[in-house]
Amino acid sequence: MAAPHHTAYHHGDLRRAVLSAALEVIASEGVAAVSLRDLARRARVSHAAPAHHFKDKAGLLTAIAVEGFGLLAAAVGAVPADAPHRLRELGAAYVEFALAHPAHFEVMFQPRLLHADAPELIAAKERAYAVLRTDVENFPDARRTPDARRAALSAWSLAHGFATLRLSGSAPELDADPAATFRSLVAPRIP
Amino acid sequence: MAAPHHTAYHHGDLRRAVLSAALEVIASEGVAAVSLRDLARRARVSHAAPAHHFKDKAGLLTAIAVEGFGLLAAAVGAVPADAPHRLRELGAAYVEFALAHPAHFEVMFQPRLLHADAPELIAAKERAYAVLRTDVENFPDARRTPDARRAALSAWSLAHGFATLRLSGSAPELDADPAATFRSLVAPRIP
DNA sequence: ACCCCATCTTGTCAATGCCTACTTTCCGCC
DNA sequence: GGCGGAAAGTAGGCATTGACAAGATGGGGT
Repeated sequence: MAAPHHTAYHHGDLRRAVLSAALEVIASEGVAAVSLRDLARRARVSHAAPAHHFKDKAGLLTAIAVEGFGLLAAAVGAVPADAPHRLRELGAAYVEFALAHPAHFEVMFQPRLLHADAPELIAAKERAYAVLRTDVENFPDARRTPDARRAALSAWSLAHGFATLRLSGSAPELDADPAATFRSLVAPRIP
Repeated sequence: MAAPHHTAYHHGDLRRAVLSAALEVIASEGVAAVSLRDLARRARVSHAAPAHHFKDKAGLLTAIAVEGFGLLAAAVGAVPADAPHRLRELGAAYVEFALAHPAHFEVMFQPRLLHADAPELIAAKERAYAVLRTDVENFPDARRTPDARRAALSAWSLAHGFATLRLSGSAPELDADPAATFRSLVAPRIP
């Protein structure tokens, strides 16, 4: 069942098991419902075992956030560099990521639950933002737009806000595909 | 100090005191750091006293959310009905509210921490959204825009996302006034 | 063969949320 | 005016939790 050395005493891949269980709990009941002891019970392991893989409860959530930023980097990285509406497609990918991985997303933007100064977290965040950052700097028509950073922040805010509102159940479901809804939000000018 | 009947035994306005203390804690350390017993200590009251005003921990947070939606309704209600860029100004008011009342805002959009089916909460939410709703229905140039709901959702997403990113410390501080930054985000077309 | 050390267990402690039972104070009502 | 109930607050207890310390287990490298 697990890669390295599974015995009655050693679980084999407890780290992954705890992470997966945590993601299930977060997705169905929210971060607040996460309990290290409960996760240990789900993995059929003693109550202190998880602490050996993630120091802390914050450590566990930090690991999830790191994984999340990795997934996000992969998602935005998959958008073709020469896509017609690049920034718009990046936003769509962002929204799709958030709705596909709600548990990761929920944790990623709550720094107060995390070890916000953990090097792996900062690195993972940086890797994810690097795509967007270089995109902004090498902006195709940076001259036409007064400030490329504002266009990027605008797209990010729109994608982030839409995803957040959808996940909290606040925004209505206009289309079958949320990413399609997002794309339709970019076009209209707000009076 | 308090309105009704303050004695050594009766606090006077424990409800308000607990709410205020909770808002301080949330603003500085986040919802996760809220403890009913700690709030009781801050109000110099026995540990079970708060429960008489708010049933639950979720009840306390629900009360905060209700208050928050009330403040939001007031904020968006203050935007003049004939403002030039109405929807844009509503968004600016939304952003200003979120940054002025971060603790309320943090709780309002986390339904899983609340008694989401509490009538007062639903009513308060409805009152706040009523402004925007009627705004969308009586849209000035509803004919020019393919779908007024999309423009509204777009503005809401942009405002909500920008506020959220700012509050989580993710978005950079481009201008001195966040509302000004927001207004500048509405204008640029995303390529 | 042996030792090191990552992994997991057991036991403990303070803090918390919630419950029940009890006390004190207030307010309306006769 | 006082009386009775409801509101407001107190006291104690219980199960759960996060964190910590100390010990048990077993595999891998030398």
